[in-house]
Amino acid sequence: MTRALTRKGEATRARIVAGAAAEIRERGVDETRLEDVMARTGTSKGQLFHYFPGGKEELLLAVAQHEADQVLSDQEPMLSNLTSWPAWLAWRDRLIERYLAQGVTCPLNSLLGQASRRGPGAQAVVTGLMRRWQNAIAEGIRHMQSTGDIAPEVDADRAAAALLAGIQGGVLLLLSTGQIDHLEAALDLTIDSLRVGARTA
Amino acid sequence: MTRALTRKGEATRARIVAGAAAEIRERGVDETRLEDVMARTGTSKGQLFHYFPGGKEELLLAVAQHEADQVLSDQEPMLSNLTSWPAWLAWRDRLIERYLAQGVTCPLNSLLGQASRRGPGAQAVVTGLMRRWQNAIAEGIRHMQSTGDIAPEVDADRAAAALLAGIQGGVLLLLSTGQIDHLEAALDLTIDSLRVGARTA
DNA sequence: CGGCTTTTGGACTTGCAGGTCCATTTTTGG
DNA sequence: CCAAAAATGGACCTGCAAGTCCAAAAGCCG
Repeated sequence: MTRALTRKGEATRARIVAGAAAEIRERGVDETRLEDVMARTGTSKGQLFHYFPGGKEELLLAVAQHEADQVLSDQEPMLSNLTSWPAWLAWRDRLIERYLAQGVTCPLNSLLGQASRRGPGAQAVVTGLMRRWQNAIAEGIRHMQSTGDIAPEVDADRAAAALLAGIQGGVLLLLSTGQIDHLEAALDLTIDSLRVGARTA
Repeated sequence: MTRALTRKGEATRARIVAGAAAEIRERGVDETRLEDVMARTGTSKGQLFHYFPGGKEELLLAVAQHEADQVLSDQEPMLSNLTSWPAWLAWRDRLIERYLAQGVTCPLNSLLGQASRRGPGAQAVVTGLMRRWQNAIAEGIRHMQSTGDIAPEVDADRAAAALLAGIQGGVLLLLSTGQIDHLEAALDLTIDSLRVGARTA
């Protein structure tokens, strides 16, 4: 049931997902028609519904998954190596740089606010992304605690939750107002507050 | 050109905006049809286009404006009176309570991520909302600095930007994952960090 | 090679939601 | 009370985009 794709089929499917993702990044979800995807990827309607029998919804879900993975891997290897203050700054810089570069073109901007409405599948994708993201941050905090660079009283998960919220809000404000100030302020001030009272070891 | 609405007309127009706002809150923007608004508000298609010649887009803009104002007035009188730590906590509690109550039902969730795509009008509405919001917070910080409750070295605007980002991100995460933890953590930790090094006066 | 499955192309159907139009009723102002 | 303006109701039009269908081409495997 699941195995019925030849190598060529696999390639075509991937091309559709990538093309749809690009199209959505450029024009937004609700401005993207199946026809646009077909044109960009050089495919036909028959192919779209062959690889995504559930139609647009199923395609959108695949794109969301694809983009969610991208968001995290774009932060590597920094995100998984928050083991010193310079490493934290490097991660911070990467985030700023990346979002500044892509500007309004956020892969899942339209997904975030409407995840709950787009059905349980989309919700799961977003929730999973956020969970992995927050876990990586918390892991970094715990490592810094083990080296005495962050006070042991800090609740790593709670601090990670706050930092993640700051990032998401910063990006949201970048998307809506075009200013990156909020993202910078949130990152810098939150990270700074982690340094306070360090060096206890 | 602008004056051509009788009292009755004014009332009908307001009813349409309020009804559309409610419908959008419940079902989301792209799931809301003009017909739904008509049914809910007991109006006809003729009326809709009479009061909003620009069609759906113009109506949406009016709704956005309406909801943006609502967001701020819902935080009053706390937001304009951040003059003591208990006042800050009261404001914090109001935010939590409010967003917890409305859950997934955020009036402009779908607007935020797509403001730039919905045209300059929507962008202006969102930008204006955020600017007013951030200003009110910064005002509160400055007042606390004047009473010596917050250290004078703190950059009020920058801190307000970070706090606002935390709030927006917290709400976003509430909407996408259903958990209010992020909003709580962002509010509490950011406000706490403002208290550090206070009492200098 | 030869039958099978997968892949592909694209014409066609369909439903629907936004928008147009005009006839009718109500309100306004003198 | 009457004309003009505003408010209302609802039938109708139209375009579009998702989804269906099938027939033809290309690949796979004995």
